[in-house]
Amino acid sequence: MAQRKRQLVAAEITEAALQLCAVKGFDTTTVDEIVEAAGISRRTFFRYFSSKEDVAIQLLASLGTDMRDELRARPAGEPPATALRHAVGIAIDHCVDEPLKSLRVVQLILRTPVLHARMLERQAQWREGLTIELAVRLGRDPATDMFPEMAARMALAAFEAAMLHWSVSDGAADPHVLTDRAFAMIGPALDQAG
Amino acid sequence: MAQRKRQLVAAEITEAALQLCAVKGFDTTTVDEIVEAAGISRRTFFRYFSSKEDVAIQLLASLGTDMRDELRARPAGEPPATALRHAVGIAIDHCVDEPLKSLRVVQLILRTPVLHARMLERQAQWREGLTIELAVRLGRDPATDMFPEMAARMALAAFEAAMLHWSVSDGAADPHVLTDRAFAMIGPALDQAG
DNA sequence: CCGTCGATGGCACAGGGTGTCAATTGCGGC
DNA sequence: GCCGCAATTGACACCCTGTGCCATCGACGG
Repeated sequence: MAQRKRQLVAAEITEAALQLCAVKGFDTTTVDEIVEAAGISRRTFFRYFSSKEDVAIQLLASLGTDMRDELRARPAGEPPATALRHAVGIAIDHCVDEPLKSLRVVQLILRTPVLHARMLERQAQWREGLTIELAVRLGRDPATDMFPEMAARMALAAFEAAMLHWSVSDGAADPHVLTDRAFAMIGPALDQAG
Repeated sequence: MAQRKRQLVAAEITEAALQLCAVKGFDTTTVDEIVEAAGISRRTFFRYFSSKEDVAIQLLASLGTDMRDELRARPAGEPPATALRHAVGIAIDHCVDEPLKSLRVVQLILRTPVLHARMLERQAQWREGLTIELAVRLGRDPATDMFPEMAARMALAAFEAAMLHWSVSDGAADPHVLTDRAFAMIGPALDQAG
């Protein structure tokens, strides 16, 4: 019950923030403007989000664990390229399910350097998760064997490339098609034994 | 003459900042502490560096253009994997030439999230440069053909992986050997026609 | 000796983020 | 209905980053 209210307030803050950022841009939008639009106090804002950037970044919060969980759920015998394609597909599905919301956030992040930086930092955490999961699947030691890490890096590179092209196409391109095209380029490296 | 003095002052600020960050960590080191150690005023600090993070990031400033220039200088007929390996090698050379300074900076950046994020953002700019250069070499259009972009992403992924492992090895591992190992993983994807 | 120009320092201010404390709200027990 | 308890909120003070503005100082040429 308290949890529900908390999510509701967070959603209101997020909506107000995205609305303002879409009009004024992220950097010129102040926290004071956001809290006024959301009808809360400045102090409360920072109880819901650890920083102004956090409002945008939080929207991608579950993607990392979702991708990792999907990778873990894939059949054990599946080749890395296929398993990683499905894992990344989970994140892509979010864009397909809610294209308007997703596109708005992705474009805001990609055209705001500080948000882009934070997203890349978060992606590095996703990579760690995928690396470990992949190492377990393949029975390799990620400390001495670079293949799980490099495979995770390549998969996320494909993901990011697909997101970028989807963003510049203004949502016109099919995210899954873009992802397939990107994965076609890294496939030969993922299927090798390493 | 004014240029020389400027570089000298910048070097002093950098040295003071790195010294303090090594002891106290980046986040808990304030600009006031740095300027006091460097013997300058707070205002002057921000005339030399646009932000506190800039002191650390600026040390990687030339890597992007250096890699791009090296890629441009490689023979036209050279396969992408070889050309990119040499381009990244330019950056690696800096680590080999001055291992103590480089390792200190790399470790500081990698263990400070906000600096890591800024470096990744800067890496994205390097990628754009490499992508364009690669597209020219291969006679492909990067807007419709993802291969140049994906190749640049993979090369930088290998670079980052090598830097990471070099950092955790505390400089014990040979950066070029690590880079070779990482490039061995992406080679099959770079040598294909796309 | 004087005027100019660039570098510097000091100051005030906006904005992000945090600690602290009082007021409010909501809820269960009596 | 009333009381006490806990959680949430709001308000204030504060630190830190970053910027605009202006006074100052020093070098250099006229």
